[in-house]
Amino acid sequence: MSAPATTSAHRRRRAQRGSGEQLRAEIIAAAKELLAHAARADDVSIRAVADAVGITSPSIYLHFEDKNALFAAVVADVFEELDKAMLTAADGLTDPLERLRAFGFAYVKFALGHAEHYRIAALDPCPIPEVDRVVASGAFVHFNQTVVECIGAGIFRGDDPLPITLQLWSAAHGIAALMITKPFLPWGDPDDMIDRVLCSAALGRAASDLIGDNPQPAQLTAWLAAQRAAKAD
Amino acid sequence: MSAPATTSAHRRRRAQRGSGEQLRAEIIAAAKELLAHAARADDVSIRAVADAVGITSPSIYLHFEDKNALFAAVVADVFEELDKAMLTAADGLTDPLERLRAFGFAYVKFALGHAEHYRIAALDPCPIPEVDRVVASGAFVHFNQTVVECIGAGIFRGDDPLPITLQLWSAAHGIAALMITKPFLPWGDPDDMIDRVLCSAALGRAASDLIGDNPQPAQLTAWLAAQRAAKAD
DNA sequence: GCAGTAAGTTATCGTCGTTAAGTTACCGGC
DNA sequence: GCCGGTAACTTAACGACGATAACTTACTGC
Repeated sequence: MSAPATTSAHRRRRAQRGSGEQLRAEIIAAAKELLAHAARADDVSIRAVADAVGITSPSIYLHFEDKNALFAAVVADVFEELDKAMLTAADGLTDPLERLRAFGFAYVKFALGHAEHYRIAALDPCPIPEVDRVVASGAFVHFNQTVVECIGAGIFRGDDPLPITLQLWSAAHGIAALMITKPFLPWGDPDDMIDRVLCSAALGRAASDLIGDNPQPAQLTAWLAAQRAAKAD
Repeated sequence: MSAPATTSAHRRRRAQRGSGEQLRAEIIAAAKELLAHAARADDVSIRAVADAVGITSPSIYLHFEDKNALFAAVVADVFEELDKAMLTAADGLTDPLERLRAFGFAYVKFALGHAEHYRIAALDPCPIPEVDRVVASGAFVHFNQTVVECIGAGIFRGDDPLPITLQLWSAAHGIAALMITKPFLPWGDPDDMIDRVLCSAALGRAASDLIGDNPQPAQLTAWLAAQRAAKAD
């Protein structure tokens, strides 16, 4: 919040001997702030970040290997925020499906609120296959844990939660990514759309499990017809 | 296919008087080729494209306003291919749901096969809100038309196909984007996963329409329990 | 107070997108 | 047949970028 933005800030006092870590945190904060107001990620340069902090650009490289590493650190920081937001959103909810919906909704809303950060984290090419990082992230863990609960409650079927989690995650990611990248499309009420997508995704998977193992269109059509007939009675 | 890749190609003969358009097409083709083999879009420089064609970099600007315009032209070109691929995939299919599935599957497969092109088109920030371009694109039109057919067949409910199309499109986009950006995740058999996601999305929306207007978790849980009970009999 | 080193800076490299100014070769008109 | 006009390029160069190497400063332990 103390971001001096464009022009060069006050010349900083050299940091204390042991506390190089402090500047590292300041750099991350400045980069995060600049990214939040940037249309695209490459619009924020190493030089601009250094300027905002009040140091020269090569100093960045004392704390980060390169630009990717800096942005990765920012993303890690943002994802901790996301983790908290999701936990808050699902706080007090006990029904597994309610929790799943709360998690998903919080996830998408957070992504929309941190569009440029989310873009770097989830839309830009991954420099290094950091499987562990993704799968160990709070968001993924929360989703997966809740899917396990849903399986326990009989909502989903199967012994492996992972494919289900991936499927639901892709639904959340899809609506988030599309709304971020194509905000001008006729989304109607965004919250309503998000909710529909998420509830539909969960219901789709649950109903799919109900009908059979990955039922095909013909089966779906028949099943839907039967449902409508049953309802008409 | 005649791409000279890295080193400067044969010096081209100057084009005929009236035919500046020919070079334009060659530039697009070269950029498309280079993008196809690039890990990231900025790895393809204006200079590299010029080099591949056998001209100097400023010559590009005689045919395109800037780099964005060039890449936009490439994307437009690729999307025509996508259009054809989708039409081919659904050729001969009459059942609306079968067609929807074929369109969706072709869409995602094409995206995975043209990852870097798809990234530029659908993942990178939109320079200009080109609503019309997107909504008028073949892919969107095909989806929307088939949704109309599905409504006619009673599979979906409602008088406006647009929200349904957007919802289904976001599902296709979600799985495509995630598989492109995080290919190292445990996707299992990709084709199977794609099919599950697409069928689930369609079924989710259909079942959702069946139960009520955007039914909430409590309703869903109750409905699912009733279904399981009915099936057990 | 002095060596050692953490924490920065200055200077510089090569690449990029892009622009300005110059050059070459075709083509219609006389 | 040659000549002005201009389409189609090239050469040269600018400013910004990410990154590296070499230098300087100032704190700390002994």
